[in-house]
Amino acid sequence: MQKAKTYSPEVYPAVDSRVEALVVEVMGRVADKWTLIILEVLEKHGELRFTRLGELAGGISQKMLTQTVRQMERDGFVIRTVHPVIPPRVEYKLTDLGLTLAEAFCGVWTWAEANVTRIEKARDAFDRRNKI
Amino acid sequence: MQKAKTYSPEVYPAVDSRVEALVVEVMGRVADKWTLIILEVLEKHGELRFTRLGELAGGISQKMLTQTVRQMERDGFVIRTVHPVIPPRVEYKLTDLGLTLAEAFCGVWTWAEANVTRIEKARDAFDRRNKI
DNA sequence: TGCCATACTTACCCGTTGGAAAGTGAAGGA
DNA sequence: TCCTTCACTTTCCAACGGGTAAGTATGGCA
Repeated sequence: MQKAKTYSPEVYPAVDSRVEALVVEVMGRVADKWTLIILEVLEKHGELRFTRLGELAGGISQKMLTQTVRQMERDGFVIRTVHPVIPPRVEYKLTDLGLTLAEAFCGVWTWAEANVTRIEKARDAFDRRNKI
Repeated sequence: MQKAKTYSPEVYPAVDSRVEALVVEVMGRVADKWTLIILEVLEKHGELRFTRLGELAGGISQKMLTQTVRQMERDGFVIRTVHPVIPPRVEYKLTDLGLTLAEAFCGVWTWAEANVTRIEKARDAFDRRNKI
Protein backbone atom coordinates (compact mmCIF):
# COMPACT_ATOMS: atom_id res chain seq x y z
CA MET A 1 0.00 0.00 0.00
CA GLN A 2 1.00 3.60 -0.22
CA LYS A 3 0.24 6.94 1.38
CA ALA A 4 -0.19 9.40 -1.46
CA LYS A 5 -1.73 8.70 -4.83
CA THR A 6 -2.31 12.27 -5.92
CA TYR A 7 0.54 14.68 -5.46
CA SER A 8 -0.38 17.88 -3.68
CA PRO A 9 0.90 21.09 -5.19
CA GLU A 10 4.12 22.52 -3.87
CA VAL A 11 4.09 25.86 -2.15
CA TYR A 12 6.34 28.42 -3.72
CA PRO A 13 6.99 31.17 -1.19
CA ALA A 14 7.86 33.80 -3.77
CA VAL A 15 5.12 33.16 -6.35
CA ASP A 16 1.53 34.32 -6.11
CA SER A 17 -0.31 31.04 -6.28
CA ARG A 18 -3.67 32.69 -6.96
CA VAL A 19 -2.34 34.12 -10.21
CA GLU A 20 -0.66 30.79 -10.95
CA ALA A 21 -3.96 28.96 -10.55
CA LEU A 22 -5.76 31.48 -12.72
CA VAL A 23 -3.17 31.22 -15.45
CA VAL A 24 -3.45 27.45 -15.39
CA GLU A 25 -7.22 27.73 -15.53
CA VAL A 26 -7.03 30.10 -18.48
CA MET A 27 -4.59 27.80 -20.23
CA GLY A 28 -6.94 24.90 -19.67
CA ARG A 29 -9.81 26.82 -21.14
CA VAL A 30 -7.85 28.22 -24.06
CA ALA A 31 -6.01 25.02 -24.91
CA ASP A 32 -9.21 23.36 -26.04
CA LYS A 33 -9.51 21.71 -29.42
CA TRP A 34 -12.53 23.61 -30.66
CA THR A 35 -11.48 26.93 -29.17
CA LEU A 36 -8.17 26.61 -30.96
CA ILE A 37 -9.77 25.73 -34.27
CA ILE A 38 -12.35 28.50 -34.12
CA LEU A 39 -9.64 30.97 -33.24
CA GLU A 40 -7.74 29.84 -36.32
CA VAL A 41 -10.75 30.01 -38.59
CA LEU A 42 -11.80 33.46 -37.42
CA GLU A 43 -8.27 34.75 -37.74
CA LYS A 44 -8.03 33.50 -41.30
CA HIS A 45 -11.51 34.46 -42.51
CA GLY A 46 -12.49 37.47 -40.45
CA GLU A 47 -16.17 37.91 -39.66
CA LEU A 48 -18.30 34.82 -40.20
CA ARG A 49 -21.87 33.70 -39.74
CA PHE A 50 -22.72 30.78 -37.48
CA THR A 51 -23.26 28.12 -40.12
CA ARG A 52 -20.25 29.15 -42.20
CA LEU A 53 -18.07 29.12 -39.10
CA GLY A 54 -19.23 25.59 -38.37
CA GLU A 55 -18.46 24.46 -41.91
CA LEU A 56 -14.98 25.92 -41.81
CA ALA A 57 -14.28 24.44 -38.38
CA GLY A 58 -15.12 21.01 -39.80
CA GLY A 59 -16.82 18.24 -37.86
CA ILE A 60 -18.14 20.34 -35.01
CA SER A 61 -21.70 19.84 -33.79
CA GLN A 62 -24.10 22.74 -33.43
CA LYS A 63 -24.12 22.25 -29.71
CA MET A 64 -20.35 22.48 -29.37
CA LEU A 65 -20.20 25.40 -31.76
CA THR A 66 -22.63 27.54 -29.78
CA GLN A 67 -21.05 26.45 -26.53
CA THR A 68 -17.48 27.21 -27.59
CA VAL A 69 -18.32 30.46 -29.26
CA ARG A 70 -20.36 31.65 -26.28
CA GLN A 71 -17.51 30.83 -23.96
CA MET A 72 -15.11 32.72 -26.17
CA GLU A 73 -17.49 35.67 -26.14
CA ARG A 74 -17.56 35.60 -22.35
CA ASP A 75 -13.78 35.51 -22.18
CA GLY A 76 -13.66 38.49 -24.50
CA PHE A 77 -12.15 36.71 -27.50
CA VAL A 78 -15.00 37.18 -29.96
CA ILE A 79 -17.71 39.73 -30.65
CA ARG A 80 -21.13 38.40 -31.46
CA THR A 81 -23.29 40.63 -33.61
CA VAL A 82 -26.96 39.78 -33.86
CA HIS A 83 -28.82 41.32 -36.78
CA PRO A 84 -32.51 41.46 -35.83
CA VAL A 85 -33.84 39.98 -39.04
CA ILE A 86 -35.69 36.85 -39.91
CA PRO A 87 -34.31 34.31 -40.42
CA PRO A 88 -31.66 35.37 -37.87
CA ARG A 89 -28.25 36.52 -38.94
CA VAL A 90 -25.48 36.35 -36.38
CA GLU A 91 -21.88 37.22 -37.09
CA TYR A 92 -18.74 36.44 -35.17
CA LYS A 93 -15.36 38.09 -35.27
CA LEU A 94 -12.28 38.22 -33.09
CA THR A 95 -11.71 41.03 -30.64
CA ASP A 96 -8.26 42.55 -30.26
CA LEU A 97 -7.71 40.23 -27.31
CA GLY A 98 -8.75 37.24 -29.38
CA LEU A 99 -6.44 38.32 -32.14
CA THR A 100 -3.44 38.52 -29.83
CA LEU A 101 -4.32 35.07 -28.51
CA ALA A 102 -4.47 33.71 -32.03
CA GLU A 103 -1.09 35.25 -32.69
CA ALA A 104 0.33 33.70 -29.52
CA PHE A 105 -0.87 30.30 -30.69
CA CYS A 106 0.42 30.86 -34.18
CA GLY A 107 3.86 29.73 -33.06
CA VAL A 108 2.45 26.48 -31.77
CA TRP A 109 0.58 25.79 -35.00
CA THR A 110 3.65 26.38 -37.09
CA TRP A 111 5.65 24.22 -34.69
CA ALA A 112 3.07 21.45 -35.10
CA GLU A 113 3.14 21.72 -38.88
CA ALA A 114 6.90 21.68 -38.92
CA ASN A 115 7.24 18.69 -36.60
CA VAL A 116 4.42 16.34 -37.53
CA THR A 117 6.76 13.96 -39.32
CA ARG A 118 9.24 13.93 -36.44
CA ILE A 119 6.43 13.01 -34.07
CA GLU A 120 5.23 10.28 -36.39
CA LYS A 121 8.72 8.86 -36.59
CA ALA A 122 9.11 9.00 -32.83
CA ARG A 123 5.84 7.13 -32.42
CA ASP A 124 6.84 4.45 -34.88
CA ALA A 125 10.17 3.97 -33.15
CA PHE A 126 8.53 3.80 -29.74
CA ASP A 127 5.96 1.27 -30.92
CA ARG A 128 8.63 -0.88 -32.52
CA ARG A 129 10.67 -0.78 -29.33
CA ASN A 130 7.74 -1.68 -27.10
CA LYS A 131 5.44 -3.82 -29.21
CA ILE A 132 7.65 -6.84 -29.68
CA MET B 1 -36.46 19.66 -38.08
CA GLN B 2 -33.18 20.11 -39.84
CA LYS B 3 -30.80 18.25 -42.10
CA ALA B 4 -27.33 18.74 -40.67
CA LYS B 5 -26.44 18.90 -37.00
CA THR B 6 -22.71 18.34 -37.35
CA TYR B 7 -20.93 20.33 -39.98
CA SER B 8 -18.81 18.29 -42.32
CA PRO B 9 -15.33 19.56 -43.06
CA GLU B 10 -14.84 21.69 -46.12
CA VAL B 11 -12.66 20.46 -48.90
CA TYR B 12 -9.84 22.77 -49.80
CA PRO B 13 -8.51 21.84 -53.25
CA ALA B 14 -5.06 23.33 -52.64
CA VAL B 15 -4.40 22.07 -49.11
CA ASP B 16 -3.26 18.59 -48.13
CA SER B 17 -6.05 17.55 -45.80
CA ARG B 18 -4.10 14.57 -44.44
CA VAL B 19 -1.44 16.88 -43.04
CA GLU B 20 -4.18 19.21 -41.82
CA ALA B 21 -5.82 16.38 -39.91
CA LEU B 22 -2.51 15.28 -38.45
CA VAL B 23 -1.66 18.77 -37.32
CA VAL B 24 -5.05 19.09 -35.67
CA GLU B 25 -4.54 15.74 -34.00
CA VAL B 26 -1.12 16.76 -32.73
CA MET B 27 -2.52 20.03 -31.46
CA GLY B 28 -5.25 18.18 -29.63
CA ARG B 29 -2.72 15.90 -28.00
CA VAL B 30 -0.30 18.65 -27.14
CA ALA B 31 -2.90 21.11 -25.93
CA ASP B 32 -3.67 18.95 -22.93
CA LYS B 33 -3.59 20.36 -19.43
CA TRP B 34 -1.16 17.87 -17.93
CA THR B 35 1.07 17.70 -20.99
CA LEU B 36 1.41 21.46 -20.88
CA ILE B 37 2.19 21.53 -17.18
CA ILE B 38 4.73 18.73 -17.35
CA LEU B 39 6.38 20.42 -20.27
CA GLU B 40 6.64 23.58 -18.19
CA VAL B 41 7.99 21.79 -15.14
CA LEU B 42 10.60 19.85 -17.08
CA GLU B 43 11.69 22.95 -18.93
CA LYS B 44 12.15 24.84 -15.67
CA HIS B 45 13.76 22.08 -13.61
CA GLY B 46 15.61 19.91 -16.07
CA GLU B 47 15.82 16.20 -15.30
CA LEU B 48 13.42 14.97 -12.61
CA ARG B 49 12.42 11.74 -10.95
CA PHE B 50 8.86 10.46 -11.12
CA THR B 51 7.71 11.48 -7.66
CA ARG B 52 9.37 14.89 -7.75
CA LEU B 53 7.84 15.56 -11.15
CA GLY B 54 4.44 14.75 -9.72
CA GLU B 55 4.95 17.08 -6.78
CA LEU B 56 6.01 19.94 -9.00
CA ALA B 57 3.13 19.35 -11.40
CA GLY B 58 0.75 19.73 -8.49
CA GLY B 59 -2.48 17.81 -8.04
CA ILE B 60 -1.82 15.12 -10.63
CA SER B 61 -2.56 11.48 -9.81
CA GLN B 62 0.00 8.73 -10.30
CA LYS B 63 -2.11 7.25 -13.02
CA MET B 64 -2.31 10.45 -15.03
CA LEU B 65 1.35 11.16 -14.47
CA THR B 66 2.52 7.84 -15.88
CA GLN B 67 -0.02 8.07 -18.67
CA THR B 68 0.92 11.59 -19.71
CA VAL B 69 4.63 11.04 -19.40
CA ARG B 70 4.46 7.79 -21.38
CA GLN B 71 2.54 9.52 -24.12
CA MET B 72 5.09 12.29 -24.22
CA GLU B 73 7.83 9.72 -24.46
CA ARG B 74 6.06 8.07 -27.38
CA ASP B 75 5.71 11.41 -29.15
CA GLY B 76 9.40 12.03 -28.62
CA PHE B 77 9.08 14.92 -26.17
CA VAL B 78 10.75 13.30 -23.17
CA ILE B 79 13.49 10.78 -22.53
CA ARG B 80 12.87 8.25 -19.82
CA THR B 81 15.95 6.87 -18.12
CA VAL B 82 15.53 3.80 -15.96
CA HIS B 83 18.32 3.12 -13.48
CA PRO B 84 18.23 -0.60 -12.69
CA VAL B 85 18.45 -0.21 -8.92
CA ILE B 86 16.18 -1.03 -6.07
CA PRO B 87 14.03 0.81 -5.19
CA PRO B 88 13.62 1.95 -8.80
CA ARG B 89 14.95 5.28 -9.97
CA VAL B 90 13.51 6.71 -13.15
CA GLU B 91 14.39 10.10 -14.53
CA TYR B 92 12.65 12.23 -17.10
CA LYS B 93 13.97 15.05 -19.20
CA LEU B 94 12.94 16.90 -22.33
CA THR B 95 14.31 15.96 -25.71
CA ASP B 96 15.30 18.67 -28.16
CA LEU B 97 11.89 18.28 -29.76
CA GLY B 98 10.21 18.66 -26.39
CA LEU B 99 12.27 21.73 -25.67
CA THR B 100 11.25 23.43 -28.91
CA LEU B 101 7.62 22.60 -28.10
CA ALA B 102 7.99 24.14 -24.66
CA GLU B 103 9.47 27.22 -26.29
CA ALA B 104 6.62 27.40 -28.76
CA PHE B 105 4.15 27.34 -25.88
CA CYS B 106 6.15 29.86 -23.94
CA GLY B 107 4.47 32.65 -25.87
CA VAL B 108 1.06 31.36 -24.92
CA TRP B 109 1.97 31.15 -21.23
CA THR B 110 3.24 34.70 -21.18
CA TRP B 111 0.16 35.79 -23.08
CA ALA B 112 -2.01 34.09 -20.46
CA GLU B 113 -0.12 35.70 -17.60
CA ALA B 114 -0.33 39.10 -19.23
CA ASN B 115 -4.04 38.88 -19.98
CA VAL B 116 -5.59 37.13 -17.00
CA THR B 117 -7.07 40.35 -15.65
CA ARG B 118 -8.50 41.35 -19.03
CA ILE B 119 -10.21 37.98 -19.26
CA GLU B 120 -11.59 38.30 -15.76
CA LYS B 121 -12.96 41.74 -16.57
CA ALA B 122 -14.50 40.47 -19.79
CA ARG B 123 -16.18 37.67 -17.88
CA ASP B 124 -17.56 40.01 -15.25
CA ALA B 125 -18.91 42.34 -17.92
CA PHE B 126 -20.47 39.44 -19.81
CA ASP B 127 -22.09 38.06 -16.70
CA ARG B 128 -23.46 41.45 -15.72
CA ARG B 129 -24.88 41.89 -19.20
CA ASN B 130 -26.51 38.47 -19.28
CA LYS B 131 -27.39 37.63 -15.68
CA ILE B 132 -29.96 40.35 -15.05
C1' DT C 1 10.06 -12.31 9.21
C1' DG C 2 8.35 -8.17 8.22
C1' DC C 3 8.55 -3.61 6.55
C1' DC C 4 10.26 0.09 3.69
C1' DA C 5 10.91 2.75 -0.66
C1' DT C 6 9.84 3.70 -5.68
C1' DA C 7 7.61 3.47 -9.85
C1' DC C 8 4.48 1.81 -11.58
C1' DT C 9 -0.26 -1.24 -13.05
C1' DT C 10 -4.94 -2.62 -12.54
C1' DA C 11 -9.79 -2.49 -11.23
C1' DC C 12 -13.55 0.12 -10.07
C1' DC C 13 -16.53 3.82 -10.51
C1' DC C 14 -18.61 8.15 -11.15
C1' DG C 15 -18.91 12.66 -13.26
C1' DT C 16 -18.21 15.06 -17.49
C1' DT C 17 -17.93 15.46 -22.47
C1' DG C 18 -19.97 15.68 -26.53
C1' DG C 19 -22.60 13.68 -30.56
C1' DA C 20 -27.39 12.69 -32.54
C1' DA C 21 -31.68 14.19 -33.02
C1' DA C 22 -35.61 16.76 -32.34
C1' DG C 23 -37.82 21.18 -30.92
C1' DT C 24 -38.40 26.48 -31.14
C1' DG C 25 -39.61 31.03 -33.12
C1' DA C 26 -40.78 34.35 -36.52
C1' DA C 27 -41.53 35.98 -41.27
C1' DG C 28 -41.82 35.39 -45.98
C1' DG C 29 -42.84 32.47 -49.99
C1' DA C 30 -45.51 28.73 -52.63
C1' DT D 1 -51.75 26.66 -44.79
C1' DC D 2 -47.64 24.73 -44.67
C1' DC D 3 -42.78 24.91 -45.69
C1' DT D 4 -38.34 26.98 -45.38
C1' DT D 5 -34.44 29.38 -43.28
C1' DC D 6 -31.14 30.27 -39.44
C1' DA D 7 -29.44 30.13 -35.01
C1' DC D 8 -29.97 28.23 -31.60
C1' DT D 9 -31.81 25.02 -27.22
C1' DT D 10 -32.87 20.84 -25.13
C1' DT D 11 -32.97 16.01 -24.22
C1' DC D 12 -31.05 11.61 -24.29
C1' DC D 13 -27.35 8.58 -24.01
C1' DA D 14 -22.92 6.34 -24.87
C1' DA D 15 -18.06 7.00 -24.45
C1' DC D 16 -14.28 8.84 -22.10
C1' DG D 17 -11.58 10.97 -18.44
C1' DG D 18 -9.64 10.68 -14.51
C1' DG D 19 -9.62 9.93 -9.31
C1' DT D 20 -9.21 6.45 -5.48
C1' DA D 21 -7.56 2.46 -3.81
C1' DA D 22 -5.20 -1.56 -3.92
C1' DG D 23 -1.72 -4.67 -5.93
C1' DT D 24 3.21 -5.75 -7.87
C1' DA D 25 8.22 -6.25 -7.92
C1' DT D 26 12.74 -6.33 -5.51
C1' DG D 27 16.45 -5.92 -2.36
C1' DG D 28 18.13 -3.91 1.96
C1' DC D 29 17.47 -3.30 6.71
C1' DA D 30 15.89 -4.14 11.63
